[in-house]
Amino acid sequence: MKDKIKARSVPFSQTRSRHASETAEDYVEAVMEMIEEKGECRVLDLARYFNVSHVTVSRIVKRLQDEKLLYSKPYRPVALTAKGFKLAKQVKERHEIVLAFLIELGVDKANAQIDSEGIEHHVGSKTLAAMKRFLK
Amino acid sequence: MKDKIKARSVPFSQTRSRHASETAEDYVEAVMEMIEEKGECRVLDLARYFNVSHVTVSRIVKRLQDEKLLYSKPYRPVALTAKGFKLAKQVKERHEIVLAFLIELGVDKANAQIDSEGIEHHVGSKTLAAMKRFLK
DNA sequence: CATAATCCGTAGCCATTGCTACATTTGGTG
DNA sequence: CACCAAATGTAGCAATGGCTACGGATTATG
Ligand SMILES: [Mn+2]
Ligand SMILES: [Mn+2]
Ligand SMILES: [Mn+2]
Ligand SMILES: [Mn+2]
Repeated sequence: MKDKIKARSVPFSQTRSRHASETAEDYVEAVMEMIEEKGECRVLDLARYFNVSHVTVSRIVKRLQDEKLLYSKPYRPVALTAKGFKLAKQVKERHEIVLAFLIELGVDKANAQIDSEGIEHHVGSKTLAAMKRFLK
Repeated sequence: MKDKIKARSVPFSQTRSRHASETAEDYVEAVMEMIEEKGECRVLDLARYFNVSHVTVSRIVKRLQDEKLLYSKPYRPVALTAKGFKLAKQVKERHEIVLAFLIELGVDKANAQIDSEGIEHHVGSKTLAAMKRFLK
């Protein structure tokens, strides 16, 4: 009885934990993408990208700096640390697989882009491997 | 230029919006399930189910009552409104499809249960339809 | 039916992520 | 170089969802 409930609580705990990493994952991915595309990444670029105010971005950048994922000086562009770059590459690869998977499954591109943005953070290594197999 | 960034901000806005509904969805599903299984749903049942304190549950139940999804009197079991029941059935069906889909894809049951608990909330109607097609 | 165990509510704390309003810095232009 | 516009930071508010500590209500048990 109690084991049943305990076992069922694992998915929820895991989901909360994944949501806690989600902001960091989306931010490092966005920073990497912007630096690739336009050479630098400003706070306002991120604000427009995520459709939030620059204040929200500014605070989150500060926190991710404390977590050693990003660095920047006041009024300066945002850059990735080695740790942030490593995470960004992993996250981007996972995201691309999830997106390609949804499209291969028959979802139109626009909806695949929307859904993959949320789904990516809940895809564990086993599910990711299954998606890769499906793509081959 | 700006349209490109604007277009990319849509998935993030949608993901935030889906996260805002996630608690309500998981709660009505849990309440329905518990009433089916043991006749009633208590605050402490939900606390054990989600692996959070009874205080967290209590506050969320109050909010979902304001949203007309649940009802309960102090120190009494929690029940679903008609609106809550309708939502619960939809959410449960979607969750079951996502879970079955992952298993069919080759993910082991334990990981499918974990990942589907998060993925379910990011599956739009188009992706859900694609999963249904895959299952047939 | 009295008492203890269990359940639940309230107070109050923290972290996160949204926001507006205002201050400051930076960089381009006259 | 002085000034203005744009970018960024800061102050402070709200909602949400975690928590512990404590107190009141309900239920079980002897
Ligand atoms: Mn994402
Ligand atoms: Mn999510
Ligand atoms: Mn669910
Ligand atoms: Mn869920």
